[in-house]
Amino acid sequence: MAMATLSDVAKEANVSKMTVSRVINHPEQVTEDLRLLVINAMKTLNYRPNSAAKALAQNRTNVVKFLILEDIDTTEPYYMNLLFGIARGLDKQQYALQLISDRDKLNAGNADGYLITGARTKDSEWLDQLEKPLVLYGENRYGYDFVDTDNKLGETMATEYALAKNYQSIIFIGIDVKEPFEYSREAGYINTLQQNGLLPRIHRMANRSHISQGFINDHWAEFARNTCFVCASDRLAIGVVRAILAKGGRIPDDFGVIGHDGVFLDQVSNPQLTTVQQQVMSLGEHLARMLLSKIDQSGAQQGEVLLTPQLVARGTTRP
Amino acid sequence: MAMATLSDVAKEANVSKMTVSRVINHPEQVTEDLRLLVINAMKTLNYRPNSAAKALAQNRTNVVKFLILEDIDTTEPYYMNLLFGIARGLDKQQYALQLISDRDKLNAGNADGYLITGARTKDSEWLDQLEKPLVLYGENRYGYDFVDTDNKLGETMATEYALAKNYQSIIFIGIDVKEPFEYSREAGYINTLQQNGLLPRIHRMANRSHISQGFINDHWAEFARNTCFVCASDRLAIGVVRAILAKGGRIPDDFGVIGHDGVFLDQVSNPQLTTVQQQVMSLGEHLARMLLSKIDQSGAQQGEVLLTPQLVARGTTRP
DNA sequence: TTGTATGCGTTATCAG
DNA sequence: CTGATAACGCATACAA
Repeated sequence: MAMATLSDVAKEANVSKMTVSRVINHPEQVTEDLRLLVINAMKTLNYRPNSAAKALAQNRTNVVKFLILEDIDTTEPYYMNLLFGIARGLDKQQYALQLISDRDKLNAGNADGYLITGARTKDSEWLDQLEKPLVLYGENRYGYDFVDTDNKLGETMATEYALAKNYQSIIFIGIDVKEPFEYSREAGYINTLQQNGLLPRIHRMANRSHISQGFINDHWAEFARNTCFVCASDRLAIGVVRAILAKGGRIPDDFGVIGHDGVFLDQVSNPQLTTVQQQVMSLGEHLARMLLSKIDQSGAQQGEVLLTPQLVARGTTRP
Repeated sequence: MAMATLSDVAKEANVSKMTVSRVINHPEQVTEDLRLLVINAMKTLNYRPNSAAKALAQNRTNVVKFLILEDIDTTEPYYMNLLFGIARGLDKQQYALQLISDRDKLNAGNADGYLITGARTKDSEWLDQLEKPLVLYGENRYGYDFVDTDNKLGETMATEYALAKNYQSIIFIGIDVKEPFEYSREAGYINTLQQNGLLPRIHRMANRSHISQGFINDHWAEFARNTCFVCASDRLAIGVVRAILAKGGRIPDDFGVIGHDGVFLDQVSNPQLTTVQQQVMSLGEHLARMLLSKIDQSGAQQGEVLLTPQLVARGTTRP
């Protein structure tokens, strides 16, 4: 019992293949009665379109490539959710995914477009060479279409929350990369402090928990009680928490810590981390949808989408 | 400048399309000189086979579906590595992936086969209904082809290691599921203890760090010094570590803790976890390859593959 | 060993 | 609005 094809449905409904095809792709060009007839036939035959044939006829592949430019070992756990979001977005149009971690392999095989994450400023050179539509995950200032969390807003929320909880001094622990997402996060922090007549204090370092742990440890004398650390990532935040606890600091009474990312890492830390949570799955869906519509519109510019994050209050800030 | 096709290459090399096709799929049926001629032509034209056309002609889709039956929120971070491994395995034959988290959507769209993870005993009912080849990630005793870590060996290694480090009492903290992977892990522990004339002590609970933390806390009085906890997962192990530290127990001098999984979670814990590390990426590659060869062999049984894990000694056991 | 004809399932084009 | 025909790029079956 091979799969039913367009022709089978056509026979069943006593129409031509084209009518069936139109019912699927251009229903408005078909009269209502024929349309219903065909739909019934499709149901009784349990018709499933053959995506390979469709792809061939339309000069498509029904595949998009997802390129991850970061080191796999350092990839955040939330990528899993991102992937699920992407998968869900692609699903509706029966697109499949190809995961690529090596930019050299990007040109092997065919695809209709690219989703790219971890792109840094320097990557724009070869991004411009790509012949198919692409959408980035993560802010950029080179005009590429992208989807991201509203990083500035997120850190604004975090800083305001720290102020509302009456921490006197708010210190930003950032990641030492010169990339838009970091600038945006810092900007959210800086603006909020300035609006409250406070002076920003920013420390930047590699995004690893033992680094931030060491930093807090080494500079412990500089941090008065009643300080809240607003961190650019959950990793950094976890290290900060550990250092404070090791020094005998009391969380959240004397010290607050707020992370950023809010997927997974915040759950395994102890005490549980107050964090700026991203809607990662939703980000993935937006990514996929943006790319698909860009493909549909033969590469037309799509602009940017910034999703609103959410502050999740847990054990590392005052109740 | 459209993509070069078989015909283009054929013209360039002054042969027929079929010769070109043969050079790709059955090179042994073609004379050496023609073969080289064709290969050159392919290079100069930068020929890339059109996978949609290939798929259509062979009644394939060049897509495999990856079904994750676990709750996404509880998925382990190592899935990311698994996915990369799968992707790498699929890449060589230009297969693409479709991620599915809802078993109902398994039948939407087409695929050449299925990779399934998180399958439990009860799932065998509907697994049998599937018409395409499938390979499971994770042991099972229903005859499905599978790839997994050698769970029994892994826990054997962990238990032997604990003994070698002179912990007197070895306690197993397991997951309360009636599934083969858990039985195998327990078996490795039990056998090793019995061979050393010791009595097994097993506690089973939900696979969450705060559960194991609570358990150790509540039963603290029962655990003498010089005990090593061999845990069925890193999550459980992390909870155990936290509880011990909170009770003032000294790790690794008086208490040892060994986890299982060894991807990511072990890195963020403090102190860093001694753990049974799986070669997750390699597991993924094996999964993909097994499925692809099963597809090639029109569904022939592939058997099972058990990969050897590795014990990584870190801070939660004696040096 | 190589080439020719045909079909895979779908959509675009053009005719009715 | 509907249908016949060709085309997408490749592989199978058969013929030379």
